Amino acid sequence: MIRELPKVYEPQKVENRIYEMWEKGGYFHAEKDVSKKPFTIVMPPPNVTGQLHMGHAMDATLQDTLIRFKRMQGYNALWVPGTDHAGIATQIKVEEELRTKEGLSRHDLGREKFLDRVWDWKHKYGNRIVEQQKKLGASCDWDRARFTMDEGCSKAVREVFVSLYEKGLIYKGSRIVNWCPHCVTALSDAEVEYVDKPGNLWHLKYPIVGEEGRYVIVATTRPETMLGDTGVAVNPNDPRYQDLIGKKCLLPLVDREIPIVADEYVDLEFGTGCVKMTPAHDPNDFEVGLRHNLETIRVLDDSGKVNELGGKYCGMDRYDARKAIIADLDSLGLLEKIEEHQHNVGTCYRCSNDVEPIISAQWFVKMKPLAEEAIRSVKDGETKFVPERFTKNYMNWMENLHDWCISRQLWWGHQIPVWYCADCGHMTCTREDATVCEKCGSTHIERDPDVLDTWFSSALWPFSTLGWPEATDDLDYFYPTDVLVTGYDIITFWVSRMIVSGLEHMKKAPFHTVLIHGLVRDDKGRKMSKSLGNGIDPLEMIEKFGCDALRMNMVTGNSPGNDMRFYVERCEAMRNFANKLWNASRYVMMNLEERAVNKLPETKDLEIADKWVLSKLNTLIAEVTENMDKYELGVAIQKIYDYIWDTYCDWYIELTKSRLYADDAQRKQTAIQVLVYVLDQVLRLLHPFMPFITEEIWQSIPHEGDALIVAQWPVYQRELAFTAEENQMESVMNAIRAIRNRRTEMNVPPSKKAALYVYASNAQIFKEGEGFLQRLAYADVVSILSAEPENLEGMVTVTTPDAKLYIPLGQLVDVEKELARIEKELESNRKFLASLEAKLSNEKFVSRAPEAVVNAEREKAQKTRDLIAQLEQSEKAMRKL
RNA sequence: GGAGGCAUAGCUCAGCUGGUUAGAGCGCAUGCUUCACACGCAUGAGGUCACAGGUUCGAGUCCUGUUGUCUCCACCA
Repeated sequence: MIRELPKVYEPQKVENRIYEMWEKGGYFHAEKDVSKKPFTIVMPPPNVTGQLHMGHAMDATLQDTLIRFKRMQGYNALWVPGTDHAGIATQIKVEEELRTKEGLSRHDLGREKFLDRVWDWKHKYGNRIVEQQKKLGASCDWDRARFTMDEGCSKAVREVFVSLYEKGLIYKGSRIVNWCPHCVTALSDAEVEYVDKPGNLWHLKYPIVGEEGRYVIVATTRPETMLGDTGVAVNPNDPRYQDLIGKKCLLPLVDREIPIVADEYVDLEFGTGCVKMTPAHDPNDFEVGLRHNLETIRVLDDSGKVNELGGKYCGMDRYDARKAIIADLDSLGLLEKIEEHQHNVGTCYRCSNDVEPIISAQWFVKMKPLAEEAIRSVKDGETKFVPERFTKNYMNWMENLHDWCISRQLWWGHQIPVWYCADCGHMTCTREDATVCEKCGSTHIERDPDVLDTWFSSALWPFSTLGWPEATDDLDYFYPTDVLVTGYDIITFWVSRMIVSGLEHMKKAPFHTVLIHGLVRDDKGRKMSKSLGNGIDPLEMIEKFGCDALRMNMVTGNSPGNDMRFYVERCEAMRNFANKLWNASRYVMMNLEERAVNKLPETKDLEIADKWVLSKLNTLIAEVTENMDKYELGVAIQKIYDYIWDTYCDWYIELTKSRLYADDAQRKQTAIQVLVYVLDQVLRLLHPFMPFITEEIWQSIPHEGDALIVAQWPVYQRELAFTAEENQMESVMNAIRAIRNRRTEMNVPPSKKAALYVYASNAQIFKEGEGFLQRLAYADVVSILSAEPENLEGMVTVTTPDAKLYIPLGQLVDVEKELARIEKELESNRKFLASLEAKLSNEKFVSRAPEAVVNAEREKAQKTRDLIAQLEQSEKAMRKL
């Protein structure tokens, strides 16, 4: 049982072995078990193409900590892992490889062969992120690992699509969509990121038909779209342009006559008050176009080049076309002026290229009816956001939803289950692949080539992973899940859509709590990103400082929802903490007898220090459990950290030394049993945060059960609350601290021992604490006095509220300095007392404040009075010298 | 344009539903080869809790406003 332990903890030698032990032990696996309450978390599936980054480390740490906590509390804890096929990201990656290695495009291969390549790629690299998550100590049920394109998930997607189609909630329509010319696909609103960019406002002159020399001047930020203009709009209330309404102007370069219409949409204040209308390339223009029956002429193709409707500009890239058009208009004298103009440009969240609004036939989900229930559910508290402020975020999004564009012009993804009939034009949408048109029976049908938005399948994750649409036992038992942990950046993408889907298809919200965390930033507060090259690799940190240290870094000193900066120094600090714990354990183990047991001694054998440490442990257990229940992990771990380092290591271990190195076998046995017991308990409390080192140590101390990972979470025990002893111990500790302070002030090294005389109203406490004073206050002899000493010649006095301590230090004592110090202490205490007395003499305070508060203040005042009295006596005695 | 966060020690941040003489880590200063640990021990310095009002017996904590800063959403061509 007792192992030789190295002086320094070496996580690299421990972590893999421990993780294997857990996996082999099957501790991560959960099965339906009606005798236990389930606690379920579904992991936000990382991209299969992904490389582990700090965001994952944050995500995984929080989830694993919660799961381990609940597992120890006796819940049937299930953490469902998996990966996301990540449509665009993955396809781009494979295309890139194809291009660089073989010089081929996906079109050279064709759809089927290309998809084979992506699957190959997935099989080759898809497990990498899983292996990396294991390095984080993630206690997921790997047996249940899912993939958003596996058979079950595909079935779920199909079912959802078809059923929503049947309900009329999915439709196909020609709408303005966000189009990424680089990725060559449509995007949803959520996938567009707006970036403030400097640009220009070009003022263009369109000649009025039939009125030689008269123009309308329109202002635009995207002049190239003028090729598709089919009208000019002014505000109906604009006095400047009343006579123009109904007239026509001639679109330059294209020579098309287009109408001038009046529409409220036009802002009188902005630009010239005349707006060119390009219904095919602007969502607002599209709306206006509908109202006024304007033609829709699309002039850009899918890759952002001007198409054949753009006349001589055909084939030019949108930005080249812009230059050419401006130059041509200028030479025609139709460029009025160019203004600088800052504006928000939509960019693709994947490739960051400018998004082009383009009219296009796409598939949409009608969100309004679905959102209603999702709003109600959160309003009613069926799902709560932690911290609560993110509810507003969610609501804001939900209440302003446009229909969700779900089709993507990609190959990698769930292909839309709709077949078009070449004969009758009917759309067949079915759960089984169609072979004939369901309307006319024709076999001339062709499947829609597009795939679904990746988030369409992620939205089903909480139930698709549990077997839906089959009515499985798992689904029945584990759904709804409990907590969803994720960053605030994907509330709209993912969380909101899961809530919508859960309510629609399962009739129950998918989880009761959404725990939101912030972003991990670099030490300067910048986002970690590939382009900046400021990312820190979690695996490197694990290699250097150990997984436990990294995990601690993620949870300490930050509160839910707030961004955190990543400091390598904090990893170092946490590694030091691990080492501290390691060495405390070494101390305990070195002192273990062969017959050592992990059992609390009988209460009668407990000494003051034992009761003190146990009582404080008891409080710790209650508080930490409460903090954990409220998801205040940062607060919880701080308390555990402080208890271990301060209470257990710096004090309790020191307090046991006089017993461990003495001869009394009984007392020694008691001390060692308490040491082991408390260590065992704190290892349990710490385990969810630092799973590896705690398991490693726990395995080496006397224990019952197979593994700490499944050990019982500590509970508060009323019979271990020793309030009186706690206070008594604190008095002695105060004396020790005061003495150390005095000695340091006087530059007396610890090696210079001196006698110590103690005079205290409650001498018994100090009698019991004699050994502590001797060892920790560097005394060679401790004498408890029954009366104050007469002569203070050569004495240093140390005063605490309940004791006066005298140290004979001979010539080292400078009476003047002593007096000055006492004066200073007196002054600050008198001030403090005055403030307390002012408070206590305040009628309103005494009558209105809760009794406990008033009593606490009274107690404080009494203690301060005592201290002042003591100091005054010392002062008097000193003055005699 | 709308919404929200943050502003506390030199740095990075905790501080739950108002009651501590305001805390931690790192950094800093001084001392220590104390038989678990120098990835350590001991002691200490350092804060008018952004500013101005208000509510309250009592405000770092609640309310209002101001300033600075960051973020999200919407988007005017």
